[in-house]
Amino acid sequence: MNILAQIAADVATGVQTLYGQETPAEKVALSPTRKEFEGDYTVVVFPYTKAAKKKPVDIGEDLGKYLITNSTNIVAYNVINGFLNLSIAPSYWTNLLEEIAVNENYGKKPANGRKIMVEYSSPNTNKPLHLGHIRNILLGWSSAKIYEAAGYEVIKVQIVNDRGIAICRSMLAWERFGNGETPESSGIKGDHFVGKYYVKFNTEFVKEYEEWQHTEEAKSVYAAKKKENQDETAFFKAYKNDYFNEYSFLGRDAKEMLVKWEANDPEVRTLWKKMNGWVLAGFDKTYESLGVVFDKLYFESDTYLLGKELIEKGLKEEVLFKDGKRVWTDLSNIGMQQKTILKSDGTSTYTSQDLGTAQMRYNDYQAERVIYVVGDEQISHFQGVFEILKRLKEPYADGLYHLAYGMVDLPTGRMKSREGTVVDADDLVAEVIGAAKADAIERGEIVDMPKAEQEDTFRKIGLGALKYFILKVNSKKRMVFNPEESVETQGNTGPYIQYAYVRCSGVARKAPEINMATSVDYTDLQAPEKELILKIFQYPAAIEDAAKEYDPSVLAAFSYDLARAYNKFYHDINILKSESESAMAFRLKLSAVVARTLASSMDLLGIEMPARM
RNA sequence: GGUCCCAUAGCUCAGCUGGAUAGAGCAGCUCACUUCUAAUGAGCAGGCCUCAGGUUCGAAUCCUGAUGGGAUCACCA
Repeated sequence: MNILAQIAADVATGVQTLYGQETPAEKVALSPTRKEFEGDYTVVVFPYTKAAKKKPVDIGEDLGKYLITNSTNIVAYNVINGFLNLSIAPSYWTNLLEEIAVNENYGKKPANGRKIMVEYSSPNTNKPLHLGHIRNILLGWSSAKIYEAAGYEVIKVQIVNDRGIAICRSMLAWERFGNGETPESSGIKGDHFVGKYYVKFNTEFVKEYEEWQHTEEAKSVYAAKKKENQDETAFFKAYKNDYFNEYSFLGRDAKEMLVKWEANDPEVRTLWKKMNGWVLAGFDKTYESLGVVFDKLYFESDTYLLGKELIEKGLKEEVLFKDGKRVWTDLSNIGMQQKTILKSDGTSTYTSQDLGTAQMRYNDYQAERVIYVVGDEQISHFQGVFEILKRLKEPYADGLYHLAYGMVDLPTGRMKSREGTVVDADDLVAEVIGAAKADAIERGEIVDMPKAEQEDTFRKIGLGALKYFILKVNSKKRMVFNPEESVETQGNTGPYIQYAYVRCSGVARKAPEINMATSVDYTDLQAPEKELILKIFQYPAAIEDAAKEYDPSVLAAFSYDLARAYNKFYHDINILKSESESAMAFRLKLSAVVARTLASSMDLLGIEMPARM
């Protein structure tokens, strides 16, 4: 039992013996004492006024006295209004540090034999990854790390959306305008290369559309279908999709290609494989630069027809209904309307795919929980899918969770591909590393390092800045990504935390070796030292919280607070000039534990620590 | 129209199951480097926690309603 649970339990029995009021220990209001008061933890005594029939101050006195004699580590108390401030024996904190020092896995839970699957990234194979994907990827990776730290076996998967009309557009454009160009021949990274043809298709399509607007056919369509008071420009702007489906030659050809793809046409399939191969190779490089990996890739081209069994079962159990070939269900109980699962031509939908994929993955891994890291614009979709699986009484249905994160906006507003404001993932990574490099060179602190090591340090700092900037924001909130602030290294930033770590390393380099297992006789605990131990003490709870809330930002905040406490300590107390040998040994040990804890908590965010910077 | 999310300092964000005078960072103004790396530390200034009710000894936090912003409710993925 840790000290907090101990105090809570003692307060509970104290209230029971003093006033005869039954109080569960979990209900005891216990919080860290505010800085301006004397003490470590504070008990709020207002809740006991009724049973005690006394003033809060008197209750505080009663309980304070009771705890001094009946609770092990409490050495002093004071009462202010309804607040009982308790001081814990310094030896408790120094002993705690000794314990933590010899625990390499401090904060992490032992393996519990349970399995969680995290699905993240899930890109389309028609264009490169962008800033939105980066938030997704960082959240997915961090969640996976957090669950591992919480004792779970985590399977990281990605579902690659590699089929459909979008990829056919790129294919068509490449076939028609590519002249056999390849990523190799052009020197363009595969995903960007294919993206280029996706854009090419679009510009050609727009050209075609504009020409068509001057034809007699277009005029008669406008006359027949325009809404009241709708001028030509507005009409044709709104009509674009219909044009693609009904009149466009390029649209017709792209759709034809999709039909051929579905019919397994060898030529189309070969081209498709070639271009997807280029894209996937490009994605791999991006993932590598971000330091993330996957255990298993699912491809939509393999899964899009799944779900038939579940649908059969649903029809039999009258969870799903049939109209001709169309299969649907009613979701009004969760605030939605009818959901189509198979279209009236009998073909699959996103919903049927997701039903089938859920089942397939359960068959593959039997994970008790699956976390889908997907943007919050798909909240309703997943509510629908999960609801249907619940109605089908699938054993895994209750373990499905949609980690819905908010959009990433720029200071100028939303990213819009049409306006070219989408921030490319590879560009961004290169930029943050470049900025870190410029900073570091100007500071000149690591110029003596071997070149390769320097580059590695720039990379760690740049990515540290970027990742922390994104992960420090609560995942479910929409966030503003300011490119200038994302490369900042001062204040509440990744590099600030890395710098605290670098200070720890610097001290360790210049000090005599210490043995973490040798206990130190030090009792004159200074305020900044106690502050640090208190902070370190909160690490396990931070991990638990982050796991429970599906929220890495908890660990970002923890890391920052710990770094801040260390910087304060470092500033106030010169470790290498300590007043005694034992004081120095204690501080070196404290410093080493801080370093380890910072590295550990940042690792859960996917951020690496440089040794120097 | 239905459902859901968000609203805290000029800006970007924290505020755990309700608890003391609402916190950080950035930007602004001061101060501290012959010191274990100043990518640091200390200070000043900056708030009707969107609004109105309610519950409570006590509300930024819980409930209801309003306002503003966003998402979604497809035989798209």
